[in-house]
Amino acid sequence: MDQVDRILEQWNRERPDLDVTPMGTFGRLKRLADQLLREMERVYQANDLTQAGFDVLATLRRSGPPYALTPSALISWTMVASGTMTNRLDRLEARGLIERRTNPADGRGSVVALTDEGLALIDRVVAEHVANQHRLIAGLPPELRPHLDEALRAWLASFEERAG
Amino acid sequence: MDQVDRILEQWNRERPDLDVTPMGTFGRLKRLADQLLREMERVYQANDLTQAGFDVLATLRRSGPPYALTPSALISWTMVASGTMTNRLDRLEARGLIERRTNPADGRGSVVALTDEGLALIDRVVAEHVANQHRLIAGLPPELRPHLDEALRAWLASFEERAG
DNA sequence: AGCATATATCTTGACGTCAAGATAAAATCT
DNA sequence: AGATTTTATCTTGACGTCAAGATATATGCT
Repeated sequence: MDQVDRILEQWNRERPDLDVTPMGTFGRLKRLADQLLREMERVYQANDLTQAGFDVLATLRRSGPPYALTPSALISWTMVASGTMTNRLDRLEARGLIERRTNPADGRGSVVALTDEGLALIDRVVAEHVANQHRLIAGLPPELRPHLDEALRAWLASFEERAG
Repeated sequence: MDQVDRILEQWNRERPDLDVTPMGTFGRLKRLADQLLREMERVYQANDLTQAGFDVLATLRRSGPPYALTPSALISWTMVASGTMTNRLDRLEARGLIERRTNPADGRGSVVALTDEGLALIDRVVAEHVANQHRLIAGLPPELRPHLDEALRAWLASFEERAG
């Protein structure tokens, strides 16, 4: 009997005409995602980063040398709106973690690249981040992990089909 | 091989020193939660509500007659900061969906209650919302649902212990 | 070539969120 | 009762996000 169970109990009492079974799954998924994000924020904050900034730096880092992508590519990987990416890049650029270069192949666009400082920072923070994830996943019994992964993968696939 | 697999592949190539296995679980969880929230937004928007407003109205509705709770109780159920709740209540009050009454039992606080209009709205929208959730969960094969629920419940419990 | 359409990025404006501080009213402790 | 601490809610200021529109440059079509 957790908090989500209590919510379902209330709905069953107040709206017995509704089958709220799926709400339990949605509620736990949201609460868990919120909790995990909050815990991961700690590592970002400890390194003067936000989730938003970390996402961008990490995307550039894992793309490999020369650690440079167009804003469009970053938008595609991170799934945010273009204005959101502009804002993220502005802040990271102001801090000297990335730089915007002209795109020789396309005069409309630019290329975003990690600076030496940005590369050093993300290489350090991502190691902390991964260690933190190991700590957090310890709360999930190992024998349940394959089941969780299978379900998440299947459910997520039902969306990625549409969005392409 | 989905988008998350591609991300893990990149990390394994770029940072083979890190065991990024947990990142797959975290990544899918976040992406799935995002997708589901986005889909649920549709129902809110179609009824001139936001997720934020819906949460408050739904919490009041399922608390049962007289559909009234203190801001503190709402904060506790919805797990947001006090300033966030003030903002949500301001907007809902301006739209006439809730009203703030003085709390006869505590001069410091108030009591937030659904108006007739608010009650009618949330009763209608929650039915649509639940129907929408049934539609969305169709993307998850039925035989995987108990496994997902079990894992989510166990993992979430590891957090609810701490927070109390 | 010249015009129409598509694309890449930025700008704007409205929200939502939080942390930290302010205010007022309990509750507790002499 | 009077002083101190706690609690309930609101205010403020800084971010982050998105949708829609603006701008500049490519691309495609005739």
